[in-house]
Amino acid sequence: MPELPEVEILARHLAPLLAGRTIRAVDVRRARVLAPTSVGELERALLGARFLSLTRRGKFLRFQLRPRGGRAPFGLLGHLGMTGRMFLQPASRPLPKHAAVVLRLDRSTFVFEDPRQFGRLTLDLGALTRLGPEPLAKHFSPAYFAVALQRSRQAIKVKLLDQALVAGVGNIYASEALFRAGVAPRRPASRLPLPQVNALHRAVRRVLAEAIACGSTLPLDFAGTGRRDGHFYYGRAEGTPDYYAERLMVYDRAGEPCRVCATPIRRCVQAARSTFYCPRCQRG
DNA sequence: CACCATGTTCCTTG
DNA sequence: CCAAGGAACATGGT
Repeated sequence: MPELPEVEILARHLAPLLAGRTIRAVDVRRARVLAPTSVGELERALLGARFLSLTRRGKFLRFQLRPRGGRAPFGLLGHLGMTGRMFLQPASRPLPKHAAVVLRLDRSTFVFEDPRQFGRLTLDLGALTRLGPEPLAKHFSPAYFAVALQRSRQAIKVKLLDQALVAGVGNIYASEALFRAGVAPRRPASRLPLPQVNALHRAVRRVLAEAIACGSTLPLDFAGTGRRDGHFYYGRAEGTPDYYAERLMVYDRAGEPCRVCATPIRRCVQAARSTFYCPRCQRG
């Protein structure tokens, strides 16, 4: 379940569980999620290798492993696509229906499941080179943002989804950030006045940081036993309130009253994706 | 049956 | 060169 905050929470959760663990068996059930790596290549690289670290970059998960025999560490790149999940489960538990890659460790099993198979788990790290700056890092400065937006006449909402501009913003947080900044989603990027650019820069960081903070405090079911899903995207741990949905100001709220001015939230389609906005609060 | 879906890439058209 | 639109990937939910 993937936008930057969800991937960040997952990385923080998995990193200490995986560090130092050795891969005893590799079971690829959906070879397409490895592309362009082949099943044989993955098996050769991972068998007997040990997890060193796990970090996030944009919506990607970067695993560092040390191969069997102590040669130089190598990278493994994960992406959750739309429906991917990664978790550890007891070695004895049956695998989920859509398990795509299964790594047997000692006494537990790492599972990458993905019904739609839009996700990836691959030795090809090439996708990372096409990413723009991390939105929560210094490199993502108001000046950088302003210059980048000036060069594009694309609608600002569409531009926010461009991973080469800034890495990790997806369809939900793009709408949320625009609302926080009071910016109309269809305004061309180059037509944003500087104060709006700065407001949007702040809003992107704030929306993402708040989502990470929220995810850090929720009782998440990473083991994947929950009914809807184990993360905090739409789902929640069993028996807990749905804090997450209430945090969203506009996403998936078409027709419902704006939480600020009570005007009905609208939905429009841009680049074949839904955009949600308040026509009164977002006139910039 | 219809339509929608957190992502990315490729292709066509203007 | 740019932007917009659509399709593709494959599956599930409502």
